[in-house]
Amino acid sequence: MANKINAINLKDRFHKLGYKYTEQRQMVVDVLFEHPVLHLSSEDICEYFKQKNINIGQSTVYRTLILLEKMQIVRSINLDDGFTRYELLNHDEEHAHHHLICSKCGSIIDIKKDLLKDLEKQIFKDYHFKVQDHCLKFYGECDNCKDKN
Amino acid sequence: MANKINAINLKDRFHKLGYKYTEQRQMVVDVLFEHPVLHLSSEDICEYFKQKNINIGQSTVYRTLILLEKMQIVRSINLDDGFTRYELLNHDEEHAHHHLICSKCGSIIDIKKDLLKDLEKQIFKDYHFKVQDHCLKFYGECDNCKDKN
DNA sequence: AGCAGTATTGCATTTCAATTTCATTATACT
DNA sequence: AGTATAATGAAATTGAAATGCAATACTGCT
Repeated sequence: MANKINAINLKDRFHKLGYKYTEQRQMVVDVLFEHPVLHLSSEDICEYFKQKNINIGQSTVYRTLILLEKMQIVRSINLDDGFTRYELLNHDEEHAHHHLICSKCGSIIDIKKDLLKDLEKQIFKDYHFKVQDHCLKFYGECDNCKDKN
Repeated sequence: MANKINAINLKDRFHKLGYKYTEQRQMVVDVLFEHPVLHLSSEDICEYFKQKNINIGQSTVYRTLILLEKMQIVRSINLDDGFTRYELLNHDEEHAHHHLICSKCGSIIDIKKDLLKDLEKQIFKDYHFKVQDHCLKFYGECDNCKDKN
């Protein structure tokens, strides 16, 4: 777990890359850590701060998320709702994990296990295309919604 | 091939659904049929008309694409370039096909074969999630770009 | 500790794809 | 052909994302 990101070594990481670990950046990171299951958008985070009467400009939140992505602390994902969403990058995972998106209730289920390794080998064989990352989403009906019919 | 969409039965399809088969809609469909390999955006199509001195409003193109999607003639896809792109829906394919996206040159390769059937069965077993459709993109280096190093 | 240089912040503004409005025009059915 | 209805397109609007810039805060240096 040497690679694990946490609040303890984040400051160092910022400094090593020449960035300042400001209060605002810290707070954005904190929100992400406090809600590891959610897939927060920039707007969500702004709204969260507003409700807690914390004053951080929306452009700061935007720029922080972009910075965090560059630092490989978060990954941006598109869950087809018109917002760029972010999730903490787990360094145990080599690639992006997958998402199940329920068409009925909109709930998102993360699949942490990489299910595509074999496919990527096959794609290299068939297309000589060297896969570096992937994005896999499944749309359908979740367990809860299935019962409601 | 009873299901195959073509210019011959398109008019009927519009009429059966209560839509008018206008010249503009016809031309949008024609552009899509003429470029089955490309993944045209609304803007691409508008640009194409402009270059041919064909006058069709951008909102008409937008609305036509949305209508064609509703009619299951096209599918909208997101290739992460900020544009909604469209491709003809092949009714031989049960699900969306996959895309290889080269990070170097931006070229897009379609994979028509459904590689996810087994995974979807497994997802139903593990998560009780009934997959209806999917979206799979691979990012990496295409055959051409690999040689250039 | 105080200073200087630089990075960051946040308000306001801009960008741009996408969508909507509404008066005009075209289509399909009788 | 006439009529009801749908479609068109120019222009305006929306909303997420990005940017400019003056004010502010942070860090390293003395």
